[in-house]
Amino acid sequence: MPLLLLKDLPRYECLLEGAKVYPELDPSACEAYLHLLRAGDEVFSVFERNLSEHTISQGRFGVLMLLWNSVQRRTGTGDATDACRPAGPRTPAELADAAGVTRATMTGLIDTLERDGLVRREPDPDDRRMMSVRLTPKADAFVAQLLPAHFRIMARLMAPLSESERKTLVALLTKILQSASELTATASTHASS
Amino acid sequence: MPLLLLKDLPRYECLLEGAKVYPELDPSACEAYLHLLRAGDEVFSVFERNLSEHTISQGRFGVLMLLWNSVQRRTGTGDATDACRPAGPRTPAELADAAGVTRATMTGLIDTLERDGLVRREPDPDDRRMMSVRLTPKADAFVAQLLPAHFRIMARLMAPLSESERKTLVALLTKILQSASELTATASTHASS
DNA sequence: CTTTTTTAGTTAGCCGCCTAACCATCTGCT
DNA sequence: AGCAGATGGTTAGGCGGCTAACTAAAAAAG
Repeated sequence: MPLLLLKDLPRYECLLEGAKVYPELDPSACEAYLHLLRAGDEVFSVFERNLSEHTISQGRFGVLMLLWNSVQRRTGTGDATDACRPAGPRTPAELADAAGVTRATMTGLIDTLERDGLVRREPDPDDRRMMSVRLTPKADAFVAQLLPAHFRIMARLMAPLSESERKTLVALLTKILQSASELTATASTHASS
Repeated sequence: MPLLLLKDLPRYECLLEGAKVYPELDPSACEAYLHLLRAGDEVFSVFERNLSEHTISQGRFGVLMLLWNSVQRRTGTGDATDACRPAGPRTPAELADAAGVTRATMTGLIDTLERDGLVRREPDPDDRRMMSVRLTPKADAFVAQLLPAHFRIMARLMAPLSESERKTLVALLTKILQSASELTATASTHASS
């Protein structure tokens, strides 16, 4: 989600000035919006940089994580993890849905993952339209080796926030998320009417 | 910044489980991280959907906004807006810098904007390496027509948050932003050593 | 004044995202 | 049984990111 995220966010006075010209401009809303996009992008790029050192992109990493979750569930980690989620995505369609991309995109991601030997496509014996995507042992090792650094970065990023600040942040973001999905819903309703 | 933003964020208990296997996993940090990316992406896509109705992308819109800002500064809006920022970006290099993309990317964006008649490239008379990018009148009208809806969406997105919640959110995001740029800085220091 | 280095912009080629169109297969309705 | 529609996956083509390599011009070094 790059761009539009001006390196230097406008000063609040400028937003106030803008509100005089555009009565629709709500300065505090705009400020929050700009900061949210900017922070999201910055955090995203921190992780992307880390992943790129291991020659993998966020997108492919996301797919590996989804599949890896499925494996965890099936084999069991020895703990009582199993109660957490019902089933893991297996087919390209499920993966696309879980990752929030189109099937066409998922085809491309699986293509490159398969080319790099991290994933295998296997035909479904019951439904010949379907494929089953599996991690290779190479991918297992890869993910297991990558995760600790990933978690360390998260911890360092959030280090300046106390536990209660983190809770507050999550609560505020959840509100925004809700409001965004309502906007999406009404938009699609309008489109269908 | 799409993907990795699993549609359904993991429950907190799952993160606690994960922390047993991976001691590096800080559950509250991970939760905040996931929510931040998720919310940022969702908000981003709300705006992108709106812009796409007017056949323009976030990237191109960002460029228009940067140029439009320059114009505002030069002509003056009649208000005392001028004190806000010193100068506006004009050349592709300045635009790329302000938008946080590479020059190559900016070349592409300007290409399509020029093709759509929203922007003109003019050679700099003093330095023959440089180009000056200007908005066309068509672009002026386009932006002026687009902005109110843009601002309305911001307001609706942030509606569930009170003024003080917005301030809190901005403060928290600023902390994260700072911590992210420190991480970036140390990473590049390591690389250069 | 020539040579080297720096800087502005573009080009070429990869990746991941999209939409739209396309087979193949399965399912449901007569 | 047979056909229409739904569903799973891929392909084709476009866009917007990126890096790396290149050209032209200006600035710096000698």
